[in-house]
Amino acid sequence: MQTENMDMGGPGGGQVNSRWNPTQEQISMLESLYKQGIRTPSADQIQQITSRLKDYGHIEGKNVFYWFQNHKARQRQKQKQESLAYINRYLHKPHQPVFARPCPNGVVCGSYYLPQSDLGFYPQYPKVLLPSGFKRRPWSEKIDKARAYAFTDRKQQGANAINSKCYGNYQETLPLFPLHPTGILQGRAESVCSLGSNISAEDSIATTTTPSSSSENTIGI
Amino acid sequence: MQTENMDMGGPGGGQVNSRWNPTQEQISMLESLYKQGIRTPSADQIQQITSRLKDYGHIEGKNVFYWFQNHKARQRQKQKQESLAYINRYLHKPHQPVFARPCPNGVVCGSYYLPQSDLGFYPQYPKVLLPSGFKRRPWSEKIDKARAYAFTDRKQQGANAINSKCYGNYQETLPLFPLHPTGILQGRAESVCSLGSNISAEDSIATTTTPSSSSENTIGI
DNA sequence: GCAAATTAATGATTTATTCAAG
DNA sequence: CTTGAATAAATCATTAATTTGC
Repeated sequence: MQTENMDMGGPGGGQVNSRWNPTQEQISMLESLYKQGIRTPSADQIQQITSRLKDYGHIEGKNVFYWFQNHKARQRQKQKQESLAYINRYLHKPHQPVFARPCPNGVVCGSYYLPQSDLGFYPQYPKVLLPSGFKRRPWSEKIDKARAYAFTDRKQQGANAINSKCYGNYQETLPLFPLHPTGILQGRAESVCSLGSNISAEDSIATTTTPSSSSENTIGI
Repeated sequence: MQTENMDMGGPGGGQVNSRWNPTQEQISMLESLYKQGIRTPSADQIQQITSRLKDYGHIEGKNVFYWFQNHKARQRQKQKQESLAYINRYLHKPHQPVFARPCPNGVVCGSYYLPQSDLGFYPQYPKVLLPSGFKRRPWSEKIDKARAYAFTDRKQQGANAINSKCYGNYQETLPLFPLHPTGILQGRAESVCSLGSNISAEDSIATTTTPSSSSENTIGI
């Protein structure tokens, strides 16, 4: 497609590119993770993902963060449209024996939404998503407040360290991603907790070109 | 107000607090900056502000970021309400010669909005803000793409370093805040460029309690 | 074929809502 | 009830596809 996604990480060249242009591999992997149920990765997760994807081209945490934001949102709106079309098609072709059997469970057919732990695994796709906006998950617990979000940048200084709160609920860090490079899709699992641990601090202090130009503009208070 | 805003930075105590509780001084300063026209501080600005405010109590970049977000939004909605009330009061007192002169330019009268450079100085408050949502500034230039935003956290590793892009346009870092503690309001200025520089890396590596528990969950791709 | 002109995708920001601590 | 925090929705802006005239 395009040449090779020349980035600005190179030593000599000035910063030329503007926005991240993911490689096909990166996209595939991100989609894979998405399919696995990841929607709003935590800060840690973003770090990990970023590290991994760095093997396939330039990428930053904020890119991962944005990707999930956008993908989730656009997936949602796509589905919304589909549902809408479906409904319309249905309404225009009346007299369809609407007798859809009373729904195996007790839930009302249509307009339901799964609690979607959002940070965990999804039961997988569907989830009809009706036209208008409905309430979202009831914020069941306090689940990892230190959300990814936040990513993006930080120019100078690595000074922050958001207390990884985790208000004493659940584990220290949620169990996640039992999947491995083998590509074997495993089904659901409520708390598989695979303590694999193979992050291998890769981008440890890769803060390239920290020009320490911290003295530039001043704030007057 | 409250005891002393006990934070989790202390050596012994575990992380107890939940949300930032700004001191009166911090609030005053933030409001001061807001009055000076700051609305969406850049990453650098947030860093600077944070550093300054740290003298008056615990605070993080994300707190500053959120504060401006919220303050801006709530200021806006407050004004919206006021404008609405104003308009309503007007509509209920009809026969008001609505003949607003045909507008000097060719634009339609009403529903105007100031370009508001947003990252620079504001002409100061008002700016009627009509009830419904209207278009916003035309993104006149490319101004500092690496927006503040982003703040919040980053748990472990200081690995990122957002290339402070600035696509070759303008200066390296935009000239900002020529204001000094004196409080002298100066008018507009397109590029004042006050190279004051007195950040004094304060929170350099204050990343307390980095448990390096980086090995916990793994990502399977 | 190919380069300018359009259009479609999608990365990056900003704004609006919502949740919940105090 | 105020407001810090977090997420979703709406936009903006840039890059890739695709089309069009030559």
